[in-house]
Amino acid sequence: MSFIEELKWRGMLHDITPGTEKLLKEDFVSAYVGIDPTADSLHIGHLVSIMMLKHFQVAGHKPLPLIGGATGMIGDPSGKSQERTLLSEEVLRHNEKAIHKQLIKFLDFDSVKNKAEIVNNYDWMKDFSFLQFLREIGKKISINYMISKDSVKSRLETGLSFTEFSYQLIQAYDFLHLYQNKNCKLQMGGSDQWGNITTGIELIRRTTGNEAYAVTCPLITKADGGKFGKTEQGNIWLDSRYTSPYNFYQFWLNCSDKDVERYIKIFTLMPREEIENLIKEHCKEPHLRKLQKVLAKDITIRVHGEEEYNLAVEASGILFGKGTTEMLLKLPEDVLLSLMEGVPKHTISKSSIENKISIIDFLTEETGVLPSKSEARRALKEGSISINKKKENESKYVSVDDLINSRYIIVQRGKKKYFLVIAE
RNA sequence: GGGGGGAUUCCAGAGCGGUCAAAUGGGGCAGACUGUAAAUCUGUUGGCUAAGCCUUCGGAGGUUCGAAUCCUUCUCCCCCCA
Repeated sequence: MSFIEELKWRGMLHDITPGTEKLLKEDFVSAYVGIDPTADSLHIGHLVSIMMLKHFQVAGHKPLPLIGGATGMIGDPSGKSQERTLLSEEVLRHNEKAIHKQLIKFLDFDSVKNKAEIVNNYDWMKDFSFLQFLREIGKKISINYMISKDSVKSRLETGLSFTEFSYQLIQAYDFLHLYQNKNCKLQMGGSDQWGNITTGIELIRRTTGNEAYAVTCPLITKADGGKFGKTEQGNIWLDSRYTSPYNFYQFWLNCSDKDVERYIKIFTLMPREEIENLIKEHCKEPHLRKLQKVLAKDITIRVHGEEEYNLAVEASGILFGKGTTEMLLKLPEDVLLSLMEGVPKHTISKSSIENKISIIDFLTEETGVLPSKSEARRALKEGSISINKKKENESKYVSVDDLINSRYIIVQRGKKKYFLVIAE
């Protein structure tokens, strides 16, 4: 199966320039995807374009992940309704390093024939003077052309700084630079990058007279219309400091049936036949949630490793399975703590519960698990509060007898929301 | 510049002197069902020392026993005419 066919059946092809398929068939090609270092970790949204590069490499071509050390200093207006604040150079350099480390996990950097190579546009932009840039590059692209791009057009009403306006030209130059220095003829990215990519193609055409190509993938959506990759707590990051492996695993496990079929095609490398069989099985026995489990396993192992995956599964079993108070009481402290990783923690002084206190005070004043006493009363009336896995009502008093390992109390609001209260 | 309409609790949007912590819908949260899914149904959705009290209906004043509702003024938004 060709690279393009692969993308097609996986639902990863949104737009493609004419002739791309022919080029890939006849030549050994390099392609790049740009990632701006706006944070010191990638999130799962980035994973889509990384998977494009991965498939590209599997198809025998050479992937060039580009870290936007320069473009990150400018800010891409694509898909943004507002001007953004600039990151300091120090932060950017730090972010670049972190992202570099993460990228290494996903692509093959050792292959003799087509090893991946990370490039950073800061390397070629940092010594390119403003005047030189205007004379060499700016002269080739007209304002009219740049303004006609959606990313710019949509911002003309609300305002757009010259800085962000310039972004597409810098990205276009990246493409030209890679074309000339790395023989890179293809740029890939999310569909929101189409405008920027075609500006690059135009620049290459005007500079060299040659053709360059683009492939974009659709924006990943959720069936319920929400933003992909976001939870109440924010983005799902690849870095375990920001999203614990447990939460990462849970995110995939919680995908709805509608979404999971699309996601497993995008985020795993599993072959078509295997995925189609899985989907069939899933339809037969949806309650087993096989697809979600396979997807969560595959991607958690690739991002965090097998050991972290096993811990996440184990934790899920205890928290969502038929876990009882007795089970919790038996857990060693370190297991309990790793289980509670990524769960909001609240501290309380041990002395405050030496005498019994009402559960309402415990939930609000003492720990801040719930924001007001009204809400606490309501929750208790609804039967949504559990202490150490046991449902409680308003008549409950909390005391040192409730402490697990004489230090912890596990509070649940509803089925899924956990809080760990630590008595000190 | 002239004329008109509007600002209500997370959002949309009723209310137009007491029965208003404010209809209804959406969203949120929870319960039931289930599969940690979806759909559906139910409850709930300002705070507190809770059959009571306090703070809320763009801001500031005023009328009144009593104001989200009436008056004055300010701020902001929308529409129409020039």
